Amino acid sequence: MVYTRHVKAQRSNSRNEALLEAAAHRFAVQGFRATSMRDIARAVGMLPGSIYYHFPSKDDLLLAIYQAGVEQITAEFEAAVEPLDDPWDQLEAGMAALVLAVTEESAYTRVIFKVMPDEVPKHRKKLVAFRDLFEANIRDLVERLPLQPWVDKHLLRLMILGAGNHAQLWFSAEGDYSADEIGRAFSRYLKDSVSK
Amino acid sequence: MVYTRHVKAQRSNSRNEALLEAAAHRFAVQGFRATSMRDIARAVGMLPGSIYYHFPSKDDLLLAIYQAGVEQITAEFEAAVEPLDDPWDQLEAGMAALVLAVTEESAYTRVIFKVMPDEVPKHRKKLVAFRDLFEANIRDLVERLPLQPWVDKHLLRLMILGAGNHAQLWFSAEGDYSADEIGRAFSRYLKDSVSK
Amino acid sequence: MVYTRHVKAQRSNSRNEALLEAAAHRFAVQGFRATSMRDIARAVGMLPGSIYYHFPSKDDLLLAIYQAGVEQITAEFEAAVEPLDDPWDQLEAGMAALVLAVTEESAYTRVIFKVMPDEVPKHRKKLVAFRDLFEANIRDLVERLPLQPWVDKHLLRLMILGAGNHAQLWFSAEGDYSADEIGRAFSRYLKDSVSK
Amino acid sequence: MVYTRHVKAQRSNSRNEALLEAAAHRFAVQGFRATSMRDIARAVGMLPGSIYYHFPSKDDLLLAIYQAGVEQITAEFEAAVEPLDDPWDQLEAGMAALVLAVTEESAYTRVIFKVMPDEVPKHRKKLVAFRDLFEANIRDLVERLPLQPWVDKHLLRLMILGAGNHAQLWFSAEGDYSADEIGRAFSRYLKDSVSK
DNA sequence: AATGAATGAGATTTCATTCAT
DNA sequence: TATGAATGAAATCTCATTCAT
Repeated sequence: MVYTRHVKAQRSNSRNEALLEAAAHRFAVQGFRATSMRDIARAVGMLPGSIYYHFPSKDDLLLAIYQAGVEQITAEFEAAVEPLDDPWDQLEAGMAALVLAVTEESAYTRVIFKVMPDEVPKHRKKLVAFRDLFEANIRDLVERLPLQPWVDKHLLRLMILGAGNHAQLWFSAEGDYSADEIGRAFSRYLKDSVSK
Repeated sequence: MVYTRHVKAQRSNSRNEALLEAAAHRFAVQGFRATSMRDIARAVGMLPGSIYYHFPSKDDLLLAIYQAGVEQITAEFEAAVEPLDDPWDQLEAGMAALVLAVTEESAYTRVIFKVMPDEVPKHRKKLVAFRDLFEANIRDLVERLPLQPWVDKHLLRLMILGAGNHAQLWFSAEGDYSADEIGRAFSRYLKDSVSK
Repeated sequence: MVYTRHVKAQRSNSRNEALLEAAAHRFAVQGFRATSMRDIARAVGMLPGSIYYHFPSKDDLLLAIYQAGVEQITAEFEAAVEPLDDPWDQLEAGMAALVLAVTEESAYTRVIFKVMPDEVPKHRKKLVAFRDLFEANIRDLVERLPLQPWVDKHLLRLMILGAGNHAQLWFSAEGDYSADEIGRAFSRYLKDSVSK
Repeated sequence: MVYTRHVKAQRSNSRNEALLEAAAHRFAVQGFRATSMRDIARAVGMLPGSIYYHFPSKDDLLLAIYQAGVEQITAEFEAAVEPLDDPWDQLEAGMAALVLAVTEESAYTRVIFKVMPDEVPKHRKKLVAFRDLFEANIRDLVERLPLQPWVDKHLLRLMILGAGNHAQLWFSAEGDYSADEIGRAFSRYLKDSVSK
């Protein structure tokens, strides 16, 4: 599936995906600034200058990746959450989807959690908007939970987000737990404390 | 208080601290790579080359900041936790200290959570060692908690760390909650679920 | 003739040769350290940064020049020596070729005698290997001479090499003698003393 | 023995010698440009700025070393040559002294053969003059030799000089021959060919 | 659609030198 | 005599980007 339908910058479609995939991978692993256009070009077997036929700038590459990432994560989130009825089941599934997103092989989603909008002043606002789009998924999730009156939904959402994002730093495919298990464990560590 | 006593690279003490402070501030705000030696020099009223009288390289500057940060955060942690007897009180105080550390004005501690060891290959191992030193504080905290048998202490520690670190991204001094309140809220969101 | 066929660093061929030629000239005249990339760039009408498209570093530029120089000098040596049968005629021709090499217009060979391997730690071993390759030419020459038993071939070779190399320091195109004459004179100053 | 009597630049005498000795050693080993004032300062246990109390510049340091070197080598030359009557014995002793000078522990003399006047434009003329002073020793030596009419004394002197200087590049204290033996061998390799 | 070549701005770093103390 | 601190110029190198082909 291609998640780049609305990116205006690109011109063709054949190599774009490979380019995005490669760039996303490097950005997710090395970070945005530490990745050079040369790195990306080498990864797809092009020369650096050739990238500019497909994307007008490095910043725009990132923007396209962000967009693709948000579309993907939202789709995954909905697929995991919507079939369920119980809000706590939804939380469990949602956190599992979140941990999966920050750790999964496909790099689009990981970039969103690795590269901060401040690193790309030119697109800062748009990147923040994309992040908000994604975070709305979690906001909705928390909104539906029946919580103790002393629980601040805003803080709870940020705690969930933080715990999930952080997994990108320590998750290992060979570790004791799968991304799914980690997400579900996290939700269980919260549930009884905050549920009404 | 000066937290740089053991850094070998520095030679004197007068401008070193100003240099560390300025560098830490830029690193915490902009990130390591996005901060140039010129930025740091300007912040302390020096020329770029003059920095090298005090620190042999940009990488070593970061190392000194990391060290100072770990010393500071450990001191703060101990000051907050040790006076208390009840493990759950300790958790509450510890999480408050953590959130304080990632958000406080002094930038030494924030740098530890903002700049990842991978960004500085030359010192990666040492930086990781410093981080481990700090994380041991939280490990000890969790170790002392009387937990339900189904709770994995390893995962719980990582959840706490993630939730706390993340605050650096959204905390605002003018927000509804103080760092202290945020840390205590987070600990309450966990306590009843996982305690025996 | 191009003497750079096997240098991996270079990518194309059009400006590379001009670059090598210019760099070799400066290195031969000013020495390696005293020659800046800016000097070289100016000599070929580029900006300093542009050189790095063709060669990854100043050290690698020198390496390529060394290689070209050794290939050239070996070719010249063989062309001068091989047609001859008598070992003493070969010595005469060889010494002439040596003096020519250290004084000739083309700078590739002069660089080998001007820039010592120690000046470029990164490539020291390779540079020494190239020098050895060249010196083998003279070793072979001496090996074939019928010498008095009290003559040490090793010392004789070093004496020849030293006398020849040194010409780079004082040779003048407008002087009384051509490079060829100098080489032949030197061989004559030795012959009767050491020949059997 | 101090060989710096006439250097005007210096102000005192106590640390000057240590400074010259250290600088000469680094210059002889690493070359002039590759040796930093910091290197020299470290070698004598000073800070870089302190050197300027004793010598007004790096260039002047070299000048003083050159002068000391020429005085020393001339003294050694005379001590070796003057007692002898036969010109060929003198040549043998002179070449031995030359090889000794370019290889001996004391670095003053080695610097003269390692650092070329062109490397220090500010003092080029003076450095050349010092070299000439030294080379006059060899000129005199050759002048007294009874030579075949076809031998060019100028060329012969340059050949001797080249063969001798070159030893600095390959001489090893643990090698098969002493400096003395090398010099004498070289003179023997020439004598019978050129003597009348 | 891509390449080869270059640009130009800026990065980190080095280093001879200065100067108040 | 020497130091601590800094300067300022220049060095090597990186890199996003451009552009003719």
